[in-house]
Amino acid sequence: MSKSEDQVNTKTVRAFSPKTQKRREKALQEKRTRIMDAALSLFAKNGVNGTTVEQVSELANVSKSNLLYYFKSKEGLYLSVITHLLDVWLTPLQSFSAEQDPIETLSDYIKVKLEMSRDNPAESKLFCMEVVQGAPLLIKELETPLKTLLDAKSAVIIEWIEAGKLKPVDPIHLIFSIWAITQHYADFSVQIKAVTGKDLSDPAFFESTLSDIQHIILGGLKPA
Amino acid sequence: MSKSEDQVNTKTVRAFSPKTQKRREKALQEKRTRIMDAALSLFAKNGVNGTTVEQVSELANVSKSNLLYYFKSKEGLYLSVITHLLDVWLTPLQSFSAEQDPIETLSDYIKVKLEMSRDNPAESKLFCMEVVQGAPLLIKELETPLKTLLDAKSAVIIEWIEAGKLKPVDPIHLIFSIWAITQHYADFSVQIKAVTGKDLSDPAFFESTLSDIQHIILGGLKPA
DNA sequence: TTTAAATTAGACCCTTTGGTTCAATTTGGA
DNA sequence: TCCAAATTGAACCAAAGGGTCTAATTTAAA
Repeated sequence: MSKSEDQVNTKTVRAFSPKTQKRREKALQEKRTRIMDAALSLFAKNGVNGTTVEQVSELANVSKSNLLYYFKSKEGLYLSVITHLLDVWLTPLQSFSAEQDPIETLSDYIKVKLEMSRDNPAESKLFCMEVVQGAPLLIKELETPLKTLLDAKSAVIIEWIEAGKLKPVDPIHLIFSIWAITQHYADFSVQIKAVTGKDLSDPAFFESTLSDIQHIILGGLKPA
Repeated sequence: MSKSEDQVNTKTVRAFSPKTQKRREKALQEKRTRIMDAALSLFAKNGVNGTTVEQVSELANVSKSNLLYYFKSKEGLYLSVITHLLDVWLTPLQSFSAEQDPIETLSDYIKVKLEMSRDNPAESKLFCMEVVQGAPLLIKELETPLKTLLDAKSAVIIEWIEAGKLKPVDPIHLIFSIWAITQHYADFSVQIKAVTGKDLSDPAFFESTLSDIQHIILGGLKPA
């Protein structure tokens, strides 16, 4: 809508000792986080349009008034949630790095991503819904920061291939495949549970799923 | 809500010659389809809650009144759409059958699924959103018909493995992986387009994507 | 032409919901 | 104790949207 600062009510606390001010802001930040967490889980479950501000406030244990005191509007709240989400979401790929053994690196990456699906299913689902619906709020982030990151990581994979450490694959499709499969276990957990009776919170199921995925994706990539 | 027939207004045409009646019903059915198509694309793009009955009626080129004459309620419309959707969606797996070469069969299946992602992206997206949100309307269908189907197909894969035609994998995870990746190209098309600049409607991109996916998934499954 | 079904426009109603306003109360540090 | 910030509850407003109803019009088969 208007300027992006408008989405959040950043109350500046004045006339306090630095120590106190710090403590205060921390408390405020915690409450903001609490609200955003509540919003995240409801948005993921019912969609943004299917969630009322009141529901969020109840789940966060604050009054509706108070919520609107922290966030200017529902849209502002959603934007805060989704922006923060993307940060968290892309972090693991960052650490996906240079000159280790490719199979091992990719194995680890799959593991980290699957752990994220297990530990942050709501994040995964909300991200999924946003992108499925055209990512109106994230499109800019996808076109530049994400693309840049992907290009960098692609280059690493290409190096591996050229060094004969990995069979030839298009790096982009490889990364998409890893994302698709690992996120699938969060996003489609209902379907998976309906069919297998289990989900990633079951440790044994997590382990077998992880090793199967690693096997499927990496099995054909080991150099001859 | 109440009985399931209530979701749809099935006008029974009386006192017409059989021929005429047939023609009529066909026309009605076509219109119903037109409305459902419109609903599908809007629901997929904006979510059910983000779509108004009026928008659907406009896209389908009928009046709101007329739409409500065909479908008792928005929920009834959605239920019709989603039910029909599941039928279409699972069809390819049916034909996934017995004693051909596993690699070839799986290759074909991947191709069919990727074609569906290319040709019916809205179906894929709506299915995705419904499942992500807990599949309240589909859960029964997932727990029984889908599970039954999956069990049957798993058995086929197990046979392949036991016959030494395929390396050992958990069939369920294999199938999930295929679904995850192929559907990803429809559901996350915005992200893919943001990164690669292309989508499946580009023939060259389709072909290279297909062969990469086949390579990634099946590369490690060929028996030694 | 007759008749029933199909279709439309539009008024209308009711509920939901995002957001505002405000007065009152609580909280915690100075 | 004093004060500003934090928090709440409640009334309230306006817009949106699902759904009903009705009167009028069109369509097409008999």
